[in-house]
Amino acid sequence: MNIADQQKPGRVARRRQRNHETLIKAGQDVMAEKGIDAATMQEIADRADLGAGTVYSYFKSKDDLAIAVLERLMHDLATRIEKVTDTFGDPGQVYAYGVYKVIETATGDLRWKQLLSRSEVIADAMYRQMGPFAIRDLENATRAGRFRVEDAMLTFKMATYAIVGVALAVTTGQMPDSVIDESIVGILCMTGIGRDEAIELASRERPPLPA
Amino acid sequence: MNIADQQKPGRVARRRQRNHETLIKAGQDVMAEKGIDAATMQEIADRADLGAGTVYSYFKSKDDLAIAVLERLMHDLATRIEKVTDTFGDPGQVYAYGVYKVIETATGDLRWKQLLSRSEVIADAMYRQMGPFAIRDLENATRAGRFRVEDAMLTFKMATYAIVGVALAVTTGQMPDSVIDESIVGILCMTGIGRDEAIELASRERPPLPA
DNA sequence: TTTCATTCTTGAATGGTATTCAATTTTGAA
DNA sequence: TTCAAAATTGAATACCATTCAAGAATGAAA
Repeated sequence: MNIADQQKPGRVARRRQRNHETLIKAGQDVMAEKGIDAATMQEIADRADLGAGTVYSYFKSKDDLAIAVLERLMHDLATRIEKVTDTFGDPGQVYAYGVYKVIETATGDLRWKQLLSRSEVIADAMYRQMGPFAIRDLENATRAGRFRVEDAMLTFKMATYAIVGVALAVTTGQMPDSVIDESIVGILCMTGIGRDEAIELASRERPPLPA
Repeated sequence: MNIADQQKPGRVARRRQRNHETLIKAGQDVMAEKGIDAATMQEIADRADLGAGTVYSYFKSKDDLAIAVLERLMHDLATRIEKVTDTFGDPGQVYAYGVYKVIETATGDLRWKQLLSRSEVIADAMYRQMGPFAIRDLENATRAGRFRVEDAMLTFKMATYAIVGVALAVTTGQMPDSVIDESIVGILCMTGIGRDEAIELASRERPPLPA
């Protein structure tokens, strides 16, 4: 037992933390490469340099791991978006910017493409991870008289599914990239502002996300 | 070979037709009972009184059969809706009624509940089967100055996913039945009419569907 | 340091199911 | 009646997710 290992408050706990992390990373890599269904637990375990059975001491099932992977992805994106919108004044613009960046990422980032099938899994992860922010924004904007949202949870729930639907249509080539802008308008319309205001909101400046 | 069998223009063709039909019915039954994933090809084949291998001479894969089942379901509903809206004057009301009846069926009909997972499969089936009607309605309503839809295909694509999202949230108990009305308003808002008009449209009379 | 109960890891075995395929049956034309 | 083609069959195959008995690793106690 050498000195470096001695930092007692749980070497085990630290290793578990590391393995949990590594597994999510490995899961994301394999699933992004081959799709969630085609990814095998064996390959994910290999990629994480762990025994196949070990994965099950971290995640109850393959679905459970997939959910963790998607929630991580959503959480990271939500955090990056939040960093930018922090500085926005108009609460309506905060929501509009978020919706745009999510669609842009979903359609542009190669790592997302394969994950869009299992759309209810990704939509639910999006709802859980970004909901707290988005629902707050919808309520803020409504209080500010900018939006007219009756039920913010419902509005965002519909938005997540609509976003996934559009992203799937675009990434599968069913619809051209050019529908993205119009889809933002549609999703903004669900907030009860009229179409003209939605168009105006959608055309605001869209600064890039931080790394 | 008895006389009754002689009607030559393809007894085989007729049997194939019948088997195809029977398989879709059996598939629907088993999948509605246990869910698409838990339904086994063996049980579906048994239920249709056919060998397990035979199913593959009618459908390329289990997914293929699931798609056929869902498209049948959507086609039937679309037909029943069309029968009612035939008599409507206002093209906007035609769309509103259709959206309502689809959500009502998706959340109310026991046979649909289990099929809502695999949401991209059901949303796509909905898009393909009901799209021709819905897109026509959206375009009619836009021409009539009732809606302001830029891209009817996109608008309906988003509607299908939003509908599935709401139906899932309601059937899983995540949201109460009472969100249904507000969800119609949101989906109608995507057509570019304002919220007030959407509310008005959503509150129109909704006659029952024919059997 | 040594001991030992506890916790973690492992990968081979299990179980379940979609799909294939060689053999058999049915078909309908000759 | 005969036979090639088409359809049907269900047992065999292949592929994984998941389990689990056996074997480390750990760290507290002696």
